Amino acid sequence: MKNRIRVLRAEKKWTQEDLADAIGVSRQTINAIEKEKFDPSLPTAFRIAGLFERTIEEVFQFEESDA
Amino acid sequence: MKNRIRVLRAEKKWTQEDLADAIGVSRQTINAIEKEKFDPSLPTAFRIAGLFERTIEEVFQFEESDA
DNA sequence: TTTTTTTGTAAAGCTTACTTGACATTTAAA
DNA sequence: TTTAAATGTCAAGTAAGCTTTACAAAAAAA
Repeated sequence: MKNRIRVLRAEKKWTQEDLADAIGVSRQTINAIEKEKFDPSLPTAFRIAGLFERTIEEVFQFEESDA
Repeated sequence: MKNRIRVLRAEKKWTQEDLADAIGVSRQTINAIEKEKFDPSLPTAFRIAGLFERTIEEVFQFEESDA
């Protein structure tokens, strides 16, 4: 699973912590998702997409090689 | 999190097991997701939506009351 | 109605999403 | 260049997604 969080976050000039606080997860979680260490849960994905006013598909790109 | 899996599955006349096999999860997992006992992971949500040729937003409806 | 298929559900176990806390490294600001 | 802010990462713990096995209940087919 790829994602465009880092780019979208930069556009808004938000820190990882800003984003984390806005959606109610830890800063480490945002860092891990951005660095693609693991995939977010579906609710977390919805919250991230919602905050950026994008669809999930615009933020996350599924690849068949995903777990 | 609400979802329209049961309806979409009925349209295709697939059993829970058909769907489970098609996306590579257990029948119990499909049953639990349909009955909203838990949310699917993001990869599982992508696979379900993809199989029905719908966006994630068309299949799953996020509600702020979600965990 | 009897049989078969489908769905519902539970327990125990494994994996992964996510947490807090801590500390090192990189980047930006003073 | 010194300081502060932002990012990267690790360890240990909790919670949730998902598995297999098993069996009961409901629905559909014979």
